[in-house]
Amino acid sequence: MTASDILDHHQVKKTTPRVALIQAMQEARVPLSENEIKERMGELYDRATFYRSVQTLSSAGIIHRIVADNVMVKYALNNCENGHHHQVDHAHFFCRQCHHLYCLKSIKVQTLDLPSGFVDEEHDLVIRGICDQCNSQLK
Amino acid sequence: MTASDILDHHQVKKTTPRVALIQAMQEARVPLSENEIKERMGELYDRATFYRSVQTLSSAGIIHRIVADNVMVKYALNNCENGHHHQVDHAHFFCRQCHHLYCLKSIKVQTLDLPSGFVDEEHDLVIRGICDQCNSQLK
DNA sequence: ATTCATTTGAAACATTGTTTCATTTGATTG
DNA sequence: CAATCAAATGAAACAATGTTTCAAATGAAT
Ligand SMILES: [Mn+2]
Ligand SMILES: [Mn+2]
Ligand SMILES: [Zn+2]
Ligand SMILES: [Zn+2]
Repeated sequence: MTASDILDHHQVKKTTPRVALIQAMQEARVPLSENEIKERMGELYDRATFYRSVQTLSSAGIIHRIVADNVMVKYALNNCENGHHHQVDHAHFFCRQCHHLYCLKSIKVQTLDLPSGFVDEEHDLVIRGICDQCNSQLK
Repeated sequence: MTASDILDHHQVKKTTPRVALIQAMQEARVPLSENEIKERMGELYDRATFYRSVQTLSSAGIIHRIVADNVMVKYALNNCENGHHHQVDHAHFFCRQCHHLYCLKSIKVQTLDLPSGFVDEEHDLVIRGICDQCNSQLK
């Protein structure tokens, strides 16, 4: 599906920055940080527009946020036909050295039975540390 | 145990800001944000010292960080005799309205079997949304 | 083509976190 | 109890992330 189709399908107004944002994420196939998206968007990137877009696209169910740590959020498409995310049903590993966010599909997030009155809008099971590649380079 | 005893026990140098930080957390009995700690420390608080202290005390195993979301980290004592945390073996709920961080002791974090080469330094299972109290006030 | 609500982009602002470096402090030794 | 000195502190400048405001641009619908 093209970025344009996705916006149509979710009934979200089709604008140049939104199309460019979705395309950047489609080409990457892994969760991207704001900065990684900025590099891919080039002059189509604007900070304020970016934050408004991720808000709009998250609400529409087109993308989701993954809070990698307190100073880095990554963004990924939902239901990406690249075989990436459906929703966030798996854990993520954030490497503090290389800042890559790994999808750990083998670690599933259990069903979360919240006390009544609590509403889950977003959740993450995030593990932070050093990844295998960075570990082997340290030797 | 007094703050002073805890520092001795972990062989961490006893300084005025560190003692004040630990005391603030002991009195609170719930995970606190930097700002909540700042209020409790009064004039003993300094930004740079605070960040260095949480780094030192985390490494020593006296406290731990919980990444509530991308713009809020909460801090809690380990093995607090108040009956609070042992380690982070349970999920947390962060209310986006009132910014309270709830310990969900009923939701245990499963054992995390990482692929070889990956090292877990810190992990969080965090659910973000609206808490029961804020929900009932909205009606 | 015209309309008009929505969206954009620039700028100023707020908050969180880091770095630098001169000064202070607290554990140790005599 | 001094004297010592590595470790820690605090002030300031800096960097990164995220929000708000508002005039100008734009895109969906008529
Ligand atoms: Mn994933
Ligand atoms: Mn807890
Ligand atoms: Zn890595
Ligand atoms: Zn609440």
